[in-house]
Amino acid sequence: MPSVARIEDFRHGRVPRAVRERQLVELGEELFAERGFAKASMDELARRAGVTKPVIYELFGSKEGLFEACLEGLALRLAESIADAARGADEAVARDGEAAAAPDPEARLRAGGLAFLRFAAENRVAYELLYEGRFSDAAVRVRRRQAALILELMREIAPDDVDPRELEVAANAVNSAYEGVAHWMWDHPEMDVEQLADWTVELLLPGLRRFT
Amino acid sequence: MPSVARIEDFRHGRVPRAVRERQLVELGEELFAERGFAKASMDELARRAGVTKPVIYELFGSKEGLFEACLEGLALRLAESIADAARGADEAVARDGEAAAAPDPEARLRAGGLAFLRFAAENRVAYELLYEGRFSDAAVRVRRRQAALILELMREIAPDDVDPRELEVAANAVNSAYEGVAHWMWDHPEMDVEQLADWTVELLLPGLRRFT
DNA sequence: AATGCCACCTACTTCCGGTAACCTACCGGG
DNA sequence: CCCGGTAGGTTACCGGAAGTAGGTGGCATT
Repeated sequence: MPSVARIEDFRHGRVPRAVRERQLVELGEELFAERGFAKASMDELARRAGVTKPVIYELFGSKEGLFEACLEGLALRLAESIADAARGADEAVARDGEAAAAPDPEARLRAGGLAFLRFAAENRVAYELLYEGRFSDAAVRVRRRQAALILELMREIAPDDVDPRELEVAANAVNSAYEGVAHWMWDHPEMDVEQLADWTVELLLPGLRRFT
Repeated sequence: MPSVARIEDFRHGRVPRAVRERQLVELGEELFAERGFAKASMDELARRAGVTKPVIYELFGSKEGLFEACLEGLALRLAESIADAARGADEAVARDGEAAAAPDPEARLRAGGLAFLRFAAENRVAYELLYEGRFSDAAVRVRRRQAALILELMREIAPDDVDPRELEVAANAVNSAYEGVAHWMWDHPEMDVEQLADWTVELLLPGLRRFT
């Protein structure tokens, strides 16, 4: 048995909870991406999974529960993608000098912003789910987490005499600005992602230097 | 008969299309604001209007059709509110000097941004409807129109050698940044709207001065 | 008085989220 | 080797909401 069990490993239709759960989340992401939250039907998901509805409800409680589970996976991949990029920026800086930890906030924002836009470009349908349920608690959590990442970055460099709430507002504004650019990007697929990331960061950085 | 006919003017339950339409849009806005799009029921709206469902479907075609009609009204009020503020900023400038038209883009952005946040604060439930249906064409149209307003502002002052698409991106980023601040504001009702508008504009202006 | 139209209603179909109750292959203990 | 508990699953249903087919009735025009 491989370290990650798959559906095909269980021939008799009877499958461990954890495995069934992951299968349903995967199929759920596909279905939600195809049809959107409202038009995706639990009956169809059940049919695709070769299972009946009560199984899904046993595992996720409700349609929204399943949706949140799907978003959770998306959020993890996004956060990881951005964190990787930011870490990469630090290492690039570290290679120049000798110090292992020489975090350059501007380089991080550049790299993180680009990673975000890349992710949005490559995972458009999945990412749009976030906006479909702006009211879904899961979607709100994901967006808050994203803003918190930026806030963290800014806290490291901000002088103590800055109103912490002003930092929070700025972090939210930056996060939303990138989201807006992502939406514009979807309407203009011919545009270069690097170019967009550059324009965005050049727009935001001057105002952010106040905090350094 | 007054220039704007009202329901009460028609005692026999039979009311002209246009009047019924306006009544349903008004009641629809209330209902959607109370319950959200998904949980608002057409039967209940019909009950509140003292009418049966087929009447609504005759006039709006579908639940989404009604929703779009409601958003349209909201969008008009919002755009008007911002336009008023921007015009006010121009006039304040004009009072100083003698010239009738002395549009100061920075003052306009300040005034427009504040007006937007005020509107969002005072019409929270109604405004949130915009985000509930990101899939709805009407919502997309409203947000595009908003960004177009800002773009217009920026075009007036930008030098010719700026890539027009960069302007578009910037306008979208600014618009979205304000939206993000509005959301943050709803989570922090104790905050001063003027303070928030100030922080936001100070964050954005330095990056925007590139375009002057 | 007959005609036609406009606003409106009754009564229905369809679909979907959610649930109660039951089933059965398997596994470990006596 | 039997036997009961459990994990994984099914059947068959409910309530509610979107959307519709077809009919009714009054008012204006002729």
